[in-house]
Amino acid sequence: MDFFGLADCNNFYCSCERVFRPDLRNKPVVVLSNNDGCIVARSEESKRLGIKMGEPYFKIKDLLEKNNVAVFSSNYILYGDMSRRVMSLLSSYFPKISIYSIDEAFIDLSEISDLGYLKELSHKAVKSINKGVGIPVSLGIAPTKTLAKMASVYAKKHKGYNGVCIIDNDEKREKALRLFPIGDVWGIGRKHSKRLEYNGIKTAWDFTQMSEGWVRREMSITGLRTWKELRGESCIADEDMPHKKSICTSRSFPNQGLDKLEDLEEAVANFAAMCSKKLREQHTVCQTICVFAYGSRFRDDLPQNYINEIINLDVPTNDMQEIVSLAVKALKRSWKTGTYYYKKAGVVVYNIAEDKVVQGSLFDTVDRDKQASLSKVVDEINMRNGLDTVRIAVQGYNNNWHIKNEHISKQYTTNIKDIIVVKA
DNA sequence: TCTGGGGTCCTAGGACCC
DNA sequence: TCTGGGGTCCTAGGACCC
Repeated sequence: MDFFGLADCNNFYCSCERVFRPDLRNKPVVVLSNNDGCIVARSEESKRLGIKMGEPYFKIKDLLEKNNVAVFSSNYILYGDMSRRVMSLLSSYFPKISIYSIDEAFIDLSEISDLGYLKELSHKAVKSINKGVGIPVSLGIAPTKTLAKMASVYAKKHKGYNGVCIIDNDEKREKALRLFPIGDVWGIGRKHSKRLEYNGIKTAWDFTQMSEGWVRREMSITGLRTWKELRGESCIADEDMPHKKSICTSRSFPNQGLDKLEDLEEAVANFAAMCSKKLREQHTVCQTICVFAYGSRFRDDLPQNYINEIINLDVPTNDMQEIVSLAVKALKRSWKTGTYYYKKAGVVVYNIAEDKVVQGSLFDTVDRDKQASLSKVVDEINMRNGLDTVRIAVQGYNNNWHIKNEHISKQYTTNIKDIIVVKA
């Protein structure tokens, strides 16, 4: 039997913060979203306090203070760096990993047939990541990805497993399915789980007992795939993600939002620059750029406007200047006079292709080679001297659009001035 | 006062063509 | 004006994920 593994970092963002703050071990920790808006990560202690995922920060500020919860703004530079370390150590044990998110990776185990050896190797990997990077990891192993994901939950929940749970026969599979709430299954979200529960389907096992036709009808092809996977038939393919199909950079703004064109312009310019950078990092170009901005859905009392401007390019690009200027022009074009508050804005680029195969336009007037070398130089300078050392004028320095992050931790791993000092 | 950000896939329906 | 079938392509929106 071929197996899949899923390695999942426990409470990843909180664990990252704890690596550099050993005093917070066994203490409740939470990490906030951008803008310090809501809770996006909780340590076990915080979960036990009843703090929910996605809960608005302002609503539970008192509860957090009363319980001495350590609060952090999200520090994606730190998390990204820690993630790279975890993944690289993981792949030294299992060469065929595919990174699924910042804190998770699937493992193709089809080349390992000796179950005893697999078990031993798994425990070694988990221990070494824990020791080497300081991040606790749970590893689930099973015949399908959906079951592996479920196994990883058991690996995390029950201390006795020491971080590794293997589902290697039907008896174990049934037991695991019977104890697993339907809403916790990978691929079953809020909407479906509500409908399923309404139909008396409470556990993953109940779901597997429904007929194939019913599942197909009620939940379409994606639901059917989950159903098959839970029954032990592997059918979620390894999309070896050549590159992303769309890239979005967006933010919400503090308080009621922005109402001045200059501020929004500056924000959009920065979002566009970030998108172009992400395109270059994955060696791709885009053919469509979308600029959007809208008001708060919680504020019916403020005048609302919705901007959604799409730009189609004749020649795909990843050039910073070009993308920034097109995005800003689009924003200006669709700007509505009068006072409207924009709570959130962003830039999306899509119709993405690899940059090698750019199809020139007959009427193209831009010197593509010159453009590419300029972008490259800018990227190199910024890499050496910090983000946005070299930038386009419209990116500005007013920062009225900038997000709130009052509780940010230091850049322990990526910035020399924040490096940990060991006292003798 | 204050409510995240970044993705993927699937389907239904409209526009258009013969 | 109404009447048809069959096909493609595009888009918006829904559902899901972390």
